[in-house]
Amino acid sequence: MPVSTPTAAVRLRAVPFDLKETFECGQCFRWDPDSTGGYRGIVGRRVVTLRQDGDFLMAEGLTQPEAEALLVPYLALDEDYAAIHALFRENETLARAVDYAPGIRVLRQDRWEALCSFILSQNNNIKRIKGIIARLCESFGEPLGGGDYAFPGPEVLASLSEEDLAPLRCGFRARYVLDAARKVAGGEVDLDAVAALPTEEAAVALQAICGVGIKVAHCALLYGFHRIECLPVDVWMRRVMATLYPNGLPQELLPYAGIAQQYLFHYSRCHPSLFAGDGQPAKGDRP
DNA sequence: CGCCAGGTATGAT
DNA sequence: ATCATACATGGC
Repeated sequence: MPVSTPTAAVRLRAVPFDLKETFECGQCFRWDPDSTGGYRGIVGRRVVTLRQDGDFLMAEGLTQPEAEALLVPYLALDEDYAAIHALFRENETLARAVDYAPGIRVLRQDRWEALCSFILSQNNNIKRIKGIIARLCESFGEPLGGGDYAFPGPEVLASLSEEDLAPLRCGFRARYVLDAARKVAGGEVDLDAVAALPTEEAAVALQAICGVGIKVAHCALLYGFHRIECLPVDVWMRRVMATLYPNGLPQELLPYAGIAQQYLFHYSRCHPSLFAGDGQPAKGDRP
């Protein structure tokens, strides 16, 4: 009998952690619930199904050593969320957001996938972003079997035309994706070099790509480079900041602003009425 | 129908 | 430097 059979239990201790909260809080676009309470997604070239069992995550599709090597960093299981929660709970507002979804963890996603995904996210909604990314992977990603596909690399997309991307129905963002792919594949924007830069210089470097402004740059850095001090400000976070933090986040939270943002973003999206009248004019408001 | 969505590039003050 | 507008697409 082999030490590890395909059905052997592959377990990872994960506390605090919640699959739904982590995969449906708006940070990633390629995880979906299956029919048995688990979540199925793609990590790199691996198709993974995760189930929660108390303090443990059960992983299908990987051996125990593979799960340790791949999922511990990806799921940020090496990060001390108990300490982060303790810090966050000292702030009354943030405490409410943490208590609402304490199982959120900010993932360490692939750099290029995060960059490309958040280019596609601009002026768009999460449901449609997921559809566009699914079509992108099906159309141009490497088949992984079982109807799953890897996220296409920049070198694959770099040789395509806007017409080639038409079936994605990503609208004006097609041009931006191609510019990103060409600059990354060509080395004009070197993601390894970006990873070595101080955070604000890294953001400036990413903004050399057409379609990458400060918000997309911060999302790429937070989710793809795990720069957890990055605070992406979108329409939801603009309302949160205006309503709850008119003077900005407290200093002691700044090193973890990106993680704080994730709890606040999710909380605000699930309680839209709390932020309806924020005083800050929305995009379409008339004076 | 009009408004909105994890914004940004562009051109006018 | 700051500000308004266009931009594709689809859900509501």
